[in-house]
Amino acid sequence: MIVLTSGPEDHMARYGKEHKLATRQRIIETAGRRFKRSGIDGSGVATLMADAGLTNGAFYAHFESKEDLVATAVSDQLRDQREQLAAVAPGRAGVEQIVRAYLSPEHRDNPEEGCPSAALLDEIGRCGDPTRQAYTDSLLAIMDDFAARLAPHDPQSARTTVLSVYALMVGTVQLSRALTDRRLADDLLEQGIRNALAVLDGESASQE
Amino acid sequence: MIVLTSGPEDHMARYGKEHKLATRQRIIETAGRRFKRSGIDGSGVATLMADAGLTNGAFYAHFESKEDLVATAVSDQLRDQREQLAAVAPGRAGVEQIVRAYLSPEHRDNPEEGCPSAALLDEIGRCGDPTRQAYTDSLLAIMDDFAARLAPHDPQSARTTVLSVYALMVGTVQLSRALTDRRLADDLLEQGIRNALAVLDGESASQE
DNA sequence: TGTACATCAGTGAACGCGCGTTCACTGATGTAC
DNA sequence: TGTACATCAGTGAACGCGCGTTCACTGATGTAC
Repeated sequence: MIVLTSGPEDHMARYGKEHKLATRQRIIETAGRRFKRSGIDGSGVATLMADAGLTNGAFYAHFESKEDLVATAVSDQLRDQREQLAAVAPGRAGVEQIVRAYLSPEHRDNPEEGCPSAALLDEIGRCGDPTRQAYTDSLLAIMDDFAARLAPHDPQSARTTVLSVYALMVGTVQLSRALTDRRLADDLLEQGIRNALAVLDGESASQE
Repeated sequence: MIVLTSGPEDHMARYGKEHKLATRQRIIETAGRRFKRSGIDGSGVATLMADAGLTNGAFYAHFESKEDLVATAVSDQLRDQREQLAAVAPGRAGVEQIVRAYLSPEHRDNPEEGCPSAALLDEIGRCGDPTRQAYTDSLLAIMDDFAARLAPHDPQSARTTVLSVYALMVGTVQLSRALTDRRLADDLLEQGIRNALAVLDGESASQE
């Protein structure tokens, strides 16, 4: 048995559940980044494991299949995004800050560090039910947080609005990434900010 | 030499430029559908050729590389979409019809027949410059048509607005495809219609 | 008109390579006495 | 404390298969005489 009362980081043993879970988490995180950079179909198991400093053989000690990792990594990415959101100031100022950060050139130009939906949404739409279910669950957790931020008295009714603004932002970043005309891509992000805020302000006004 | 004065479809010869161009066009069209169904990375050359009733070996008599076909097929898909748009009635009624068709459950549930951006935009964003350039050129032709429809007196100024509404619609269809909750996915489409029309009506109002 | 030849769209096998997945094995760690 | 054994995370080679690409060849068509 592993003694759980002692500090878990005292010495990182190569053997034991703690170590294996840490390795698993490392694979999930590096895979999340790799998927966002190269796409899901564009990322092979050997590469994913090499990213985590391991060899392909160890993969199936951690995951049932590649699709299992995909679903797990996508959930993990969205959980991360949710935590980042929680750190932003409440109220309209916070909402605007979130929208501006999402629709920034920095986000567009660094898909690896960015939103998994912006990088992968059409591929996720082609995934099997378990992956799409994991995506849906994790995304709705974020959306409900955001709705509570926007409409504290009736977050349930704001859910669809918030989801539609998310879709707007995802499509805008994707299109801004695909265009070769930099000026136009920048203008598009700016217009996206105006559109997103207009929809959100319309919703919060209807709550008064 | 081929006699061009005679009807080109009198008898479809297996030999001659007409025949080869027809074959090329057939490959481009079936590939467009396959890409939208299975993704770009998810569609192999042998499959793409089999879809067109050919074997893999003939591929390189028609295209320089797979990426060459990708760029060509994406352009072809957008040209198709542009032609369909041209058939819609002018004025606000036409605009609303386009938005409602794009954000319909039918479009969401049939990616193979639908918009290439909704099916492939994040993958296109990961493609090389030539493909992204082809995408940008073909898309802007559509956007400029749409801007002329929306703001006949100053289409140039409406370009960014139109592009931002396109991005909004693309993201909304993608998200509606990814969600496993059908009710929510439908609500999202409805809300997308309201958002798109609000942005477009704002733009055309500013033109008065 | 009939025959010999040239053209070339398409075939099908092969290239080296990476895919997702499996598995016998290694060797560092923890446990038992 | 020292030694023998059990555990198991990770290795690395291999499985069959499909990838993108190349190329010698086939055979239907068109041309020349």
